[in-house]
Amino acid sequence: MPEPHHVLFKTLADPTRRAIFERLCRDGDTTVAALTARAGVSQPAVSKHLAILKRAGLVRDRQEGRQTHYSAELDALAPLVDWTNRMNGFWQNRFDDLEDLLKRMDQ
Amino acid sequence: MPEPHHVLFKTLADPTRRAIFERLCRDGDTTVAALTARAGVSQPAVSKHLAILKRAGLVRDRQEGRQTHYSAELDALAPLVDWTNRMNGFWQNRFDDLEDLLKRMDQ
DNA sequence: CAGATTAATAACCAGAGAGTTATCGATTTC
DNA sequence: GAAATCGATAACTCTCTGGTTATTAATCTG
Repeated sequence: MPEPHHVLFKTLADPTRRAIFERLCRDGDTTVAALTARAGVSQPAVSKHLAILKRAGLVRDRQEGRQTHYSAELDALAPLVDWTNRMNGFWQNRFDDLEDLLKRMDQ
Repeated sequence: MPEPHHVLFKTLADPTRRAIFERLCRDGDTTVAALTARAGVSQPAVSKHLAILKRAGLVRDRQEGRQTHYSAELDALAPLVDWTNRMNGFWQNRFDDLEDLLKRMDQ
């Protein structure tokens, strides 16, 4: 039931959370403190977003002394790409279908 | 401020709404009644979802007598594809960066 | 024209979730 | 060892949104 792309849509729908992920994609390995500095929200808020990103498989964390480094797990986006491709595939199939073509002509 | 991909993530994050969009991609032009039949929610709920999909540019509507036909606007997904590509691009760039390579080696 | 059907809107409700402050455990530093 | 720093968790609040039922406008049908 929980299709792989669903958790991605849910997780990336929040702008703050998506911004954190984008930053990790751009800059790579980054500490929570560094992320908080530019997130525009409190540190606990950032930690919560990171936990959600982690559960979605979008980020990895790595402990180093008292600080936690996070980095993007880019492969995790695959189901999203697959989904958009599938939508495009449906579209293509419908063009091959003569029945549908006729349905479209009389609109 | 409202980046083009943001509205897409927001709109497609809801499973019911995404299911409606998927159905329109698969089956093409469909009436509200037909969509409601399989949506698992009430007709007003479906209408609201369709309104949101429409504002996001993901669907078109067409009046025919007393029924409204909706169809998917597939090009609207482009900003989503662009975004994932951009994330992948960042990833590639970081591999070209020697500084980052070193940073990754000592983890 | 009366009754039925279609879909949008209004008004409302309940749950989710993103934010906050406060706190705590675990480190590092002095 | 005391003080400071880092980040996760707890507890709470407030808003946003997806759902509902009721209603209405518009169209079709008998």
